[in-house]
Amino acid sequence: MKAGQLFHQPPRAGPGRPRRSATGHAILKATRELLAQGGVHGLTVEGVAERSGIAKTTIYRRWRSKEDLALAALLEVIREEPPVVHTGNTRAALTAYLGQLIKNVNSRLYGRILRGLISEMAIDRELARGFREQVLARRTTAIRGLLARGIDRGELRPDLDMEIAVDLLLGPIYYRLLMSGEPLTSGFIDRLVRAVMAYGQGNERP
Amino acid sequence: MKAGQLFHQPPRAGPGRPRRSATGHAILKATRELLAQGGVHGLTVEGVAERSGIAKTTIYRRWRSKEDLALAALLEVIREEPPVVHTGNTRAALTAYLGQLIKNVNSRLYGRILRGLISEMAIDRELARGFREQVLARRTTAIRGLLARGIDRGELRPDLDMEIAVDLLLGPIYYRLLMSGEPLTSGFIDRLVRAVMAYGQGNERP
DNA sequence: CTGAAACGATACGCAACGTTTCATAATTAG
DNA sequence: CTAATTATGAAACGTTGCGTATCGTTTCAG
Repeated sequence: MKAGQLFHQPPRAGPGRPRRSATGHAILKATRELLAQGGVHGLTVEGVAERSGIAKTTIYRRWRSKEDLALAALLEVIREEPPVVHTGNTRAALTAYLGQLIKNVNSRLYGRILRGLISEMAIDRELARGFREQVLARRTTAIRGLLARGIDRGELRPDLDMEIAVDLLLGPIYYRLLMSGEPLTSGFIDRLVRAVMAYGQGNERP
Repeated sequence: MKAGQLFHQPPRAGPGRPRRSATGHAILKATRELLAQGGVHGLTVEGVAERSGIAKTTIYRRWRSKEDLALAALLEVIREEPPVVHTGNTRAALTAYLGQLIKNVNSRLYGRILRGLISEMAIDRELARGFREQVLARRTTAIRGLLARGIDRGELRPDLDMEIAVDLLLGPIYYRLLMSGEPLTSGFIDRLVRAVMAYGQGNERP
């Protein structure tokens, strides 16, 4: 499992037979379906080949490994996420954003992909980098944007420790998803945002 | 991967040759060493057998699967954790406790075992139950105890949302460990505890 | 001594990874 | 049109590692 490109070989422009775009779509569709059933554990490249009707060799020409394939499928799911809405007060905006987030996270597909990827990220640095840049960074910047707006509007104090605030908002969500198994409800998001807002408003006492 | 006991067969008292206790120790020692090198991914039962000098069949007579073995090794590590110290003010006590925690979490062994287990917990409910009861519950009750003492001493308000407070303290730690990859330093713990204390002291504004 | 259980050695069946090889199809350059 | 170039498919292969089965040996209780 060496570091390298997530794509084994990017499609080229030169001469020769071009790649059928439908091929990649069919592969990812079958991947999503299998992932939704059994997670990365239940995902097999041979299963994807059978289900999609694409030869196994073709799959390996496009993705290095099973895990890269799973990440690609995850990225497709995430790409459909709605944009951040900067409306209403900060608490409402954060609640709305995280509420959207847990909708995704709660879906069987997302959760199972995530769990499987985490174990591989420990080994495959390239995979970890791809995940952080393309999945986590999106959420982090979204939240930072909402918090910065809160500071501008005077709803949060200017010396807020933003890095911690982001960790406080995302950490518990993934903690529940991956470890404690407690449900991720909208009520939980309410309480979570309420807590972080209380921290972000108050003046710290020694 | 069916639900069942973590131990395939508990040692019995009746007649017959008794189990050598050294056998179990040798297995777990080799397991720890292999886990520290390559995580659950790099752990193979055959590798454990070779390294420990115990036959593979004997290993399978004591543990159901590779993952059970990894969990058993993790539990041994955790068993050595120091007890919670209820001394000083609540902030100091929390900081000390979480500081101890990240010492463990930061060790290669712990982190790698954890990552590997998480992906399996999605499939193996028995494993998930064992992990939550024997690992998470210990931390949760410790923190709840410290928080309750903080309320008693008037350092935290009585209507504190304790469930959220626990999530706020543990969530970011595991989030950094498993996902963002940001370092778990004592400075980070300071800021984290500071934030949660600020939340727990302040009166919420609407 | 006898039965019961633990242990070791070996072999097995099986799933799935990732690779190799070769034939064929599709496209561009000249 | 032809040749070079690339994508795809089909099939087979080598390898790893899981978990199981079998059988002989060892160690204990009664």
